[in-house]
Amino acid sequence: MKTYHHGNLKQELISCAFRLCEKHGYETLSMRSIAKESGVSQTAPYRHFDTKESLYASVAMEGFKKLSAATNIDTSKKVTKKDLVEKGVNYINFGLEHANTYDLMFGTAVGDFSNYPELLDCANDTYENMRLSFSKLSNDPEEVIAYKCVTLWSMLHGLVGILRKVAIVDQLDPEQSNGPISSATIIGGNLDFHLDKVITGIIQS
Amino acid sequence: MKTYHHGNLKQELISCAFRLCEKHGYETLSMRSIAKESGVSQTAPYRHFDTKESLYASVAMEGFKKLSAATNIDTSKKVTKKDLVEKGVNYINFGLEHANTYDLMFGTAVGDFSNYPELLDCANDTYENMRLSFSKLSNDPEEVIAYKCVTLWSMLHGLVGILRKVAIVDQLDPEQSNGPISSATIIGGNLDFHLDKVITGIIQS
DNA sequence: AACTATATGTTTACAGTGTCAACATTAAAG
DNA sequence: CTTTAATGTTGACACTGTAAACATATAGTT
Repeated sequence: MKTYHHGNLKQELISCAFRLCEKHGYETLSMRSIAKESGVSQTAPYRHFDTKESLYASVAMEGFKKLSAATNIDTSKKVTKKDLVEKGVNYINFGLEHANTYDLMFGTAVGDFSNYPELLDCANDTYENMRLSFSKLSNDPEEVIAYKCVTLWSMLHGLVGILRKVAIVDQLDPEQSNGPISSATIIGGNLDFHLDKVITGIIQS
Repeated sequence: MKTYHHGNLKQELISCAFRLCEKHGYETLSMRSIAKESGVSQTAPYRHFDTKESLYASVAMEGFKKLSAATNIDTSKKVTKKDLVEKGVNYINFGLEHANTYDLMFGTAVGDFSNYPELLDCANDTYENMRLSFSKLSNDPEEVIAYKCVTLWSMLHGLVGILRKVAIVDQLDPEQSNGPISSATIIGGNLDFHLDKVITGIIQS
């Protein structure tokens, strides 16, 4: 039974766009292709999204929710350094496994988050949890915690970017000095080691 | 005197694209607009660039040259921590002042650098200089140096990204606990302090 | 239950895009 | 001086974001 009104088009468009983005990258997305994939006319999406950017914003939000789910630490319990390392690893893995979505979330596709308050909230959640985690971990004053958060997040964010960009990374493994190794090796094997070192440094700073 | 053959079109296209990119961001660039701006027909650029991506690659290369110029350390002399901090500050400033170009260089506009060997070389130069600097600074074995480079570059790259993305950053300044400060304040005032701390940590790691 | 307003769809249209093919002109090589 | 290769132009195609005009279904009011 085919109804004129779809009933749940907005959600369908978002998850459709999300799927296509994950698979082929957000740059290949088009309003029309998403509409077609969802089985509606090519301008139907404009009843739910003013512009392509606002669709991007919704997809990015989806991404931030998943990122939060993968990285948020339970701050109701005691927080340990191990938690931070573990979630840090999760962060990197998210960035690499959902590379296309990650690009959408942190790239220029959505110009200014403050135009999309819900998206901004989702993005801030990740930071807020990090802040809480650090504050559970030590008695640092607020500004120091902010400093540590920025340092850690920069580190994680930067690592995702660098890991994907340059061949350098094939030399990261300190155990293995002869011949370059692949990023895959790092990711699978030595990432925890690396992050443990980095996070220890940040905590002590 | 207007000649049929431009004589230096390729360079003109690149610098024209560079200018437009700096001002309005690479996403707004079009082959046709660049052609028009350069005063040639709309498909003339295709005699010099197979695809839009390959024009992007040339512009990105221009960016990496400027980045290198701003951040490379003179490794023929003694290298100090101060050098690293200073060049680190320059890196961040480059990322913020040439934000649009930086996006082009490190975003998804050019999919795979290895398709553009010259670009790859330019990008690697930055890393190579960093590597040399660290090796002048200490006697660490090669793998440890690689580790430090990746850590530092990730930090810098990540900081550029985060500084631009989130409001969080307005809390970075550890001197100023009451009320948020603007990223501009950080950039102008406290960035050296921040980087000094971070780089000290990396060197000692 | 009937009438209206609103939300949600479709069709059509426009200007702009990347890029290809066919053709024109000039510079370089023999 | 002739041929060839490099570099330009014109015209075309399929695709894009999105606005306007129109159609239909749903929700709200009487």
